[in-house]
Order: sequence, then C-alpha cells, then structure tokens
Amino acid sequence: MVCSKSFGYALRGVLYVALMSDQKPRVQVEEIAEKLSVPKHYLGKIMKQVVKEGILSSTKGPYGGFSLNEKTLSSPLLSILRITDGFEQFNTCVLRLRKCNSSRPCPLHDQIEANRKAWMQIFSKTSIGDLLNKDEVSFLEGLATI
Amino acid sequence: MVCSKSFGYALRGVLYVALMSDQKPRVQVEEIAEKLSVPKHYLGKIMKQVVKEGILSSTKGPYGGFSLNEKTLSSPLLSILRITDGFEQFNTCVLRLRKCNSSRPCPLHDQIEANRKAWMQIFSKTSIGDLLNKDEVSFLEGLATI
DNA sequence: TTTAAAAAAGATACAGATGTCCTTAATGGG
DNA sequence: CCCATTAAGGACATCTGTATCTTTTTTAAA
Ligand code: FES
Ligand code: FES
Repeated sequence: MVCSKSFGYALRGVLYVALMSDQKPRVQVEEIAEKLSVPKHYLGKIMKQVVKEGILSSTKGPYGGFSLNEKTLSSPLLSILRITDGFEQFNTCVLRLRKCNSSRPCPLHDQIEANRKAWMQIFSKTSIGDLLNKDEVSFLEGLATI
Repeated sequence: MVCSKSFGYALRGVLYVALMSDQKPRVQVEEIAEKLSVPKHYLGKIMKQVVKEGILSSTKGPYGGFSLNEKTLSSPLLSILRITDGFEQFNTCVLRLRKCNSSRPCPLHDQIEANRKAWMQIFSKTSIGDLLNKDEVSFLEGLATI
C-alpha cells in the first residue's frame, strides 16, 4: 500500500534535480541530501542506480553532479519503482494464501487484481514531468517534509 | 501492495482452525505449523496476538489448543491486518513526498486515496467466514503452497 | 496431588532494508 | 602533469521483520 523509503528518496532526488535545472545544470548529492533532509551516502547509492537506469545523467569531478537528460521528464514512476521496490508486490497473493494467479485465484483475487491494475496504471501513466506540472509551486516547500 | 508474511501466517492459521472445527474442537500450533509449512514458534507468537485480539480462543494444557469462538467467523480481515501490519500504510504518502492528507495533497493523492479506500473496503467487508464460503474446497490444498 | 501436554513469555539469532564511512575512479582547472 | 572535486564502489553498522530456542504458566487426566 506504500512504496519504500528508498523510492521516496529516489523520486524526490530526481524532482529536485529537475526543479533546479534552470538555475544550475548539475546538482551535487551533498546539496540534494541537505535540502531534502535525506541521508547523504544512502541517497548517493540510490541516485547511482537511477543513473544506471538512464533516468538521470551524472558526471564526476569538479562542477560535476546529477543532471537531467532527454529521458528524465518522460520516465514513468514505474521505472523508479522497479529500481527501489521491484515488481514482486504485484505478483504476490495479498492474503499470501498461495501463488497469485488467475487460474487458481484466492477468494479476493479478482477484486485485488483490479485494484492492482489501477495502481500499475497510475505508476506507468504518470511521469516525472507530469508530477512537476501538477504541483509546480508546492513541491519545493514540501520536498523536505518527510 | 501486499500484506506481511505475518499476516499470511495469522490468516491461514485461523482458516485452518476453522476448517478443522468440525473434526476437532481444538487445534495445536504444532499441527497448524506443520500442515501450513510455517515456522512453528513464530506462528505461536502470532496466534497469541490473534487470541488477545479476540479473534480466536485458546486453552493451555492437555487437549488444549486454539479454537473458534463467537467472533471468529464474523471478524473482518482488517482486524488481523491491524495486528500484523498496522494501519500506517493507509496514512503514508505513496510517493513519500510529505505527510499524506487531503488538505495538502501530493499530485497523486486523489487517485491513490480512492484506491486505498477500495482496499480498506475489501479488508473490512470481507470476514473470515466469507473466505471460507467462497473457497471451501480448495483452501485446504492451497494453504501450504506459500 | 502428580504428571504430562500445550500455550504464553522471554531471550537470542538471522536477514533484508536502511544508513554510515572510507577508498577508488573520473573529470575539469591550473 | 598535478590537484581539487565529485560520483562510484565497497565494507561495515543499525534497525526492523522474521525465525528459533528455552523457560514458565496453565490445564486436564490419572
Ligand atoms: S491469488 Fe490471492 S490475490 Fe491473487
Ligand atoms: S499526499 Fe501523497 S498519497 Fe496522500
């Protein structure tokens, strides 16, 4: 019913880089962690994976940091979810009564399956860019609140 | 998107006791654990909480074990969920962008909230008894599959 | 009352997610 | 080339859910 903390770190990290992109082309993990009140080194690890997935770019060295690329804004939340949480959650019986499948469904399977499809939809249809458009103003104030 | 393993243990434990209730008034944790392929001692701890919540009854000593009571069949899944998983999951922003509330919603809040209500509905409307009715035959075979 | 059976309770162990620290590699500027 | 800066990578620490083991308490039967 809720994503991992790692997911939140990754998402907010990407959003922060995006929001800063007009002011500075690259943002250091140090700054991101500080502004979002997130553990610095742990965030670094996660951002690394986000880069490997292609959602962000990064360069080492002076004036380096994390930056947007052509894929960033169009990336669906699902691509971050894969990194941080994986998709097992969608294939496990909610009741943990058995392997979840339609051929041998548990009593709740159909209801749950419909619900999960809806979640999947939300996470695959919604992109980083969508979030920015919908919430432009309040994001920056809100990013550090959790 | 999925309940804890503990939830599965608790639910399957209760279901097993219910299914056995016409053959034997009390069932020992030893037997339950064996039949469900669940860690014996850990299951004991969870069953204890289920009893404390009032969903099952138990008696110590010879011929003791866990047994149904007047509340068992009408207990909603939500009462087990409270024991094993708690309700925090329903009050946390999926995106972990901020405290989840309607007055300061994240961009996905409304969609997510509707979805969560649906989950809550399922777990509060569905009782132990409902599961048994819907799935009477295949439960016993299936109970040990996870 | 004694004994054995079974749940309850407590102590400890393990595993995965989370978090910290230190070292290594890459990069731009001098 | 040399140096400072920054991400990447690896080793270790902590915390929480899960799991195991032992001891205590309760109960039924003999
Ligand atoms: S079989 Fe239970 S949710 Fe699919
Ligand atoms: S504020 Fe994000 S789900 Fe409610």
